[in-house]
Amino acid sequence: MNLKQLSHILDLSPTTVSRALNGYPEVSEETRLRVQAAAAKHGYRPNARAKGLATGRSMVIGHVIPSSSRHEMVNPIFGDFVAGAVKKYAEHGYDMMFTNADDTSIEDAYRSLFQRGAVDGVVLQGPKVNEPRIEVLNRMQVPFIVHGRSTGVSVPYDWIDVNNKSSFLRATRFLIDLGHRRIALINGLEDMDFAQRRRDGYLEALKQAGVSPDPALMRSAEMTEVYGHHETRDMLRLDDPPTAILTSSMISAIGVRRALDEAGLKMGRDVSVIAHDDDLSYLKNGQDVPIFTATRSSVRHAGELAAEMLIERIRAPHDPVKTRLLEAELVVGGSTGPAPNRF
Amino acid sequence: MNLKQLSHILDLSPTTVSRALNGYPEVSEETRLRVQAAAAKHGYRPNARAKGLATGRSMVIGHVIPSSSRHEMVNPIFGDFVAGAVKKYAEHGYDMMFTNADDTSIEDAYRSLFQRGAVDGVVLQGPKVNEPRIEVLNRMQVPFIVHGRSTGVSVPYDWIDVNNKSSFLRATRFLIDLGHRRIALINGLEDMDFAQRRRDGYLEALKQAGVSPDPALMRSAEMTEVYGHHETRDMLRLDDPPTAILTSSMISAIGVRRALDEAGLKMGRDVSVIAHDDDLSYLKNGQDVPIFTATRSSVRHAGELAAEMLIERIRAPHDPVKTRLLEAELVVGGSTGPAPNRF
DNA sequence: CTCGGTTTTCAAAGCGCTTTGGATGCCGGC
DNA sequence: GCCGGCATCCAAAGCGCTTTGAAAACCGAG
Repeated sequence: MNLKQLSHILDLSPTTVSRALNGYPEVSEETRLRVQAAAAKHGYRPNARAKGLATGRSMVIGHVIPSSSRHEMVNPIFGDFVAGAVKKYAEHGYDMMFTNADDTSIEDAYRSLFQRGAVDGVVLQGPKVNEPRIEVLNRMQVPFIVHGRSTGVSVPYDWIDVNNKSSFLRATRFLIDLGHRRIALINGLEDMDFAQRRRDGYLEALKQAGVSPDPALMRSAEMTEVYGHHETRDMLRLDDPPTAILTSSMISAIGVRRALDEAGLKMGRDVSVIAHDDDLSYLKNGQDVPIFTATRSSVRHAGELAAEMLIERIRAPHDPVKTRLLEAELVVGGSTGPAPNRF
Repeated sequence: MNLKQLSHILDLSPTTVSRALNGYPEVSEETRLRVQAAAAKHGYRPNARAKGLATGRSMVIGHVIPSSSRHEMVNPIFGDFVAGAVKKYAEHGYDMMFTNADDTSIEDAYRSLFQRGAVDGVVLQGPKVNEPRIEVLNRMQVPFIVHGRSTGVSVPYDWIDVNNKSSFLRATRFLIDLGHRRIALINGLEDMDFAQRRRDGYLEALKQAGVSPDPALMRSAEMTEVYGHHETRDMLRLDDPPTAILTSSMISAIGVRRALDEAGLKMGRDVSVIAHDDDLSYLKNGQDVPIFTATRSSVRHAGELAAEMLIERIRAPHDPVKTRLLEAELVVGGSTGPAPNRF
């Protein structure tokens, strides 16, 4: 069933039917109702491709999944962010499209997505330091939003981010206040912008307290469970092991916990742990009492906000740049306690 | 840059340029090269909407995300499945599209996706028992594949699934062979087809061993960490607590482990645990030695296979129905051991 | 040279929608 | 009785591509 057929049934012109369905004023209320009834009855759905071709808009927003962020992995954070975004997209009549691209052609992927006219805007996830994609998108004039920021990029761009530096500064200070001095940081991949900011916060807190950082206590890699376990086990074998561990994700915090268990150490008593908690639906930080002391910020909520900001940008391409900085909340759970007395 | 402009630059007709780029034989090799060079030079990308309108194909495959599978949650399994699928889509020139739908309008969402011409086929994830969407899709004549199966659906359909029943039968038998009799099952949502099949396998193994099932040991809900923790803690308070626990996901297994730790019980010695492991990228079941004894089947691999099967179906809509049953592997880790002597 | 058969190219129609620029009919005011 | 203004409706063009049917160019055989 297409427009032509429907208009023929109604004995109206395609013009009128189109206008009736799209809410234009130059059609009488009576015919509008008649048209809507017929459309519903025959299950008419305007062809998205034809509509897109005629309007120049696709009502689709694109995301690019790097086929391998190192080891062909998919971050579970991704799922919650996307769930938040897609919900808002739906509210505004947008669909969401994914393209896959290997790391080398990731810029190409964005370019093709937009220049083919497949999408009206794109979301850039997981920016690195000096992220080259930002300038590419900027030059292409495609509406986009960055989830995160990128140190070193000079062009202006819309972004939404959590205050990584201040939240890790605060978490580190919290541990210092508890008397900890040997504080480890199990961070994300080094070239990720968020990882650097978190490290900056961590280092600044140490500096303010006059504690000199120990490279042996600073680790970075993709934040899996196995990674959290491995690094923790490794650091516990040091002559002067950490009494507290700061980790960039709940998933690796679970690995940290496992390593502590294996070593017969009690979390919160022998070793304190603070995690960054993205408030994932399937991995809540406990029910009423938090399992981990954590810096918490819902990535799902970030997804919703990102979607809204992008849709605004699509509507008003020449508005001034918009940015949004979310503050993470510090929730105190049972995984932290005073530094153990080592004498 | 569009076809018309490009053809004008080349002093050729749009017809010829189109044919040159799409590999038709009725164009001389010389002009083909000339066209390809010019296209590359000017960064020409055929407009996807126009192409789709002309060809009747959109080269997009649709997935529907229920906006709330109960509590607005997003399963991390989703991420890995999608990553597998999108990779194969890309290899065949397809993009992936997501639409969001609340539980009531989920059929509508599929219908609209396809009838609008937005996608060439769809993937149905997380089928329930007597899944109504299958018949809807079947009636609509849309190419689709089901990840999982649906007991009670009579129409034929393509599916790919893991052998849930036999793998849980095997896991349960493994526990029985270790001397366990009080075996708990922490399962997924009751109306999900996979959950029923797993329960069937579990029950059959008990029956074969002459153990009568205890309803107090059978739990079902959405498989979060908190859920695994909650149910385990609850069951440990029973007069006759379980000596072994079977759980439907690694995530809830982590919760199980946490509850055991809190109760001062050692996993594998005091209580045995077997999990179903979807081999998630970010939540590997240990490195060399598995953390949990588990029934393992890569959901990412399932995503790849599903994508291939769907693309075949799109190409040959009238081929006989294709199905694929994957066998889960039983990997033995440190989480299981002989039933403790309770005398 | 001519002619049938290839090879190569092209003009035009069509995909299903929106939108511009009328056309039509109806109203009250002069 | 005529006319401007308003409310409705419509024909046709156009979005950027593919594809059909036909024309042009070229070829070697006769």
